[in-house]
Amino acid sequence: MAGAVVIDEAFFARGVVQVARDLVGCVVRHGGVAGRIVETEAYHSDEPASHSYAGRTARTAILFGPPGIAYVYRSYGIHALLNAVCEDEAAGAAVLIRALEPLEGLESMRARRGLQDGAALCSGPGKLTQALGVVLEHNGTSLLRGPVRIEPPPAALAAPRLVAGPRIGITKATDLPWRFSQAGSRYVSKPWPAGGRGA
DNA sequence: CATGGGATTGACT
DNA sequence: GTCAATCCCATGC
Repeated sequence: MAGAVVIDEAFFARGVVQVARDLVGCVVRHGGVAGRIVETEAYHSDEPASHSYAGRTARTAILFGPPGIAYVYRSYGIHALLNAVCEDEAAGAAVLIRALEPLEGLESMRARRGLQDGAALCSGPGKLTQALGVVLEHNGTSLLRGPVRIEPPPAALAAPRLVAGPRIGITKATDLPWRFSQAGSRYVSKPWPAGGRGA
């Protein structure tokens, strides 16, 4: 594992859980605004929590497309959530980007969010899209070429230590440990239970 | 065609 | 801790 991580279509074409793990530490950039991914979740059409579970529809067509594409959808009528499509066109798989550590363009983030506190700028899937200016119109655009891009982890930053656990905010398949985050990060959407205590 | 629910957030008690 | 906001779309009759 000596070579640098390369983010290309093959990176996203691998198993969605592996991609979810490897995306922690990568950077999401939209113009001059960027943040380091500290939390992700994996979704696959084989399990009922995924939008693609019911099969290919107008809404989920993007999920059944090529990997490396952004799937952006509206949640609870108000929030835009950002996903990266993974695996092949039959998988209906994607990684939800749940939280970022702000790196660049903090002033733009604060202006869009109407907040000052850095830890709260991107600590949730709806928050980070607002902070980055990601909107529904980015649905179907390439995460490799932009306008919204995913970049390899900065060489200056150490590889994060991962924590895995059940996904958040879903009512089905809650047993799958498909949520991944950077251990100890204060930028995650929800803190992890300490010492294996229940939430 | 009517209805219900959701991968959330923020404000309020 | 509780709860409303607000829109897309899957499901059911």
